[in-house]
Amino acid sequence: MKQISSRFSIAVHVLILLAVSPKECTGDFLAASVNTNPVIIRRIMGMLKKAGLVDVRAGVGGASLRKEPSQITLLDVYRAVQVIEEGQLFNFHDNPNPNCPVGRNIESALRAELTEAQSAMERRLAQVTVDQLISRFQ
Amino acid sequence: MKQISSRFSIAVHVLILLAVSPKECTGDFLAASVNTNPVIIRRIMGMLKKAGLVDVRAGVGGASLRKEPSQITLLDVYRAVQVIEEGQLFNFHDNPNPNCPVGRNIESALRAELTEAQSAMERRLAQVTVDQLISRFQ
DNA sequence: ACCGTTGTAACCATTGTAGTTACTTCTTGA
DNA sequence: TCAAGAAGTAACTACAATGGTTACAACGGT
Repeated sequence: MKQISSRFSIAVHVLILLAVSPKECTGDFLAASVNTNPVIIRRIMGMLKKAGLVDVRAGVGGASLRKEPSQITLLDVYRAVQVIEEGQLFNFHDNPNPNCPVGRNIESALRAELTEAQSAMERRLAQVTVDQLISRFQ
Repeated sequence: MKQISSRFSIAVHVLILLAVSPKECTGDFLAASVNTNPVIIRRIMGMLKKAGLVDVRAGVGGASLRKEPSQITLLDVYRAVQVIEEGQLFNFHDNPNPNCPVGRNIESALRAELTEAQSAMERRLAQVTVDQLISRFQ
């Protein structure tokens, strides 16, 4: 059973570090905190940057939050690191036999339900902000 | 972005076929309906059998539901095909640096939230039965 | 005993992920 | 201005899950 990429938990970790750290953080510092390779961090930072969550400065180095910790939800992070394409958490077996009446109709009925289930999860992620996570252990 | 295995949607498809089909179905028939290899079906049938959802008879062949379609939820199927270990949808990056105060504390706070999000999805799956899916397109 | 079916083992190709090395590009400060 | 440090990125490896396939053993009615 394949899990959702750890990019997600690493990204949350990094954002919390940026929020609580008094000075700007370099990729190497973040990598040391998370205990992984700096390139992994840079790849994730690139995703967070593209999503508008952080500012990263090349050359001198250092990253900082671009939004208030109270304005960043777990869903924002989840989407930013492309854990899963929108609405595509569940994989369908395509090409059902067109002569099978169940196969012809199951897809839309099941897809609707699974989309609902996925949305339920994402709504929950949208309720939690980085800010709330920080106050949870401070 | 890795998706949840199509075993899940195939299993639902098979259960609906068993529920609506007047006679017992062989693995080859099911495979033809789903349009995949018979071995794939047998593997999934083995999981559904182990979970007590279907009866499968070796030799003469043929499978049948072991519970009423109204008593089988999508969550039962989801668990049966081991899409994901219980409570393990999200993958954590382990071994955070023990000298990092964020790393030391993030895991429990984040893990609690992600477990909640996962539970929200599973509760939604638990609300839908095979029976309901069938009535959706009949 | 035969034949169709299930139950598996073994294998392959593909894909996503995590990690690593190496190199380029950029920015600032000496 | 140029050296140093840091981000950006390409290329590669290793590993695991998945979907599919072939082959064969075990089973059970007719």
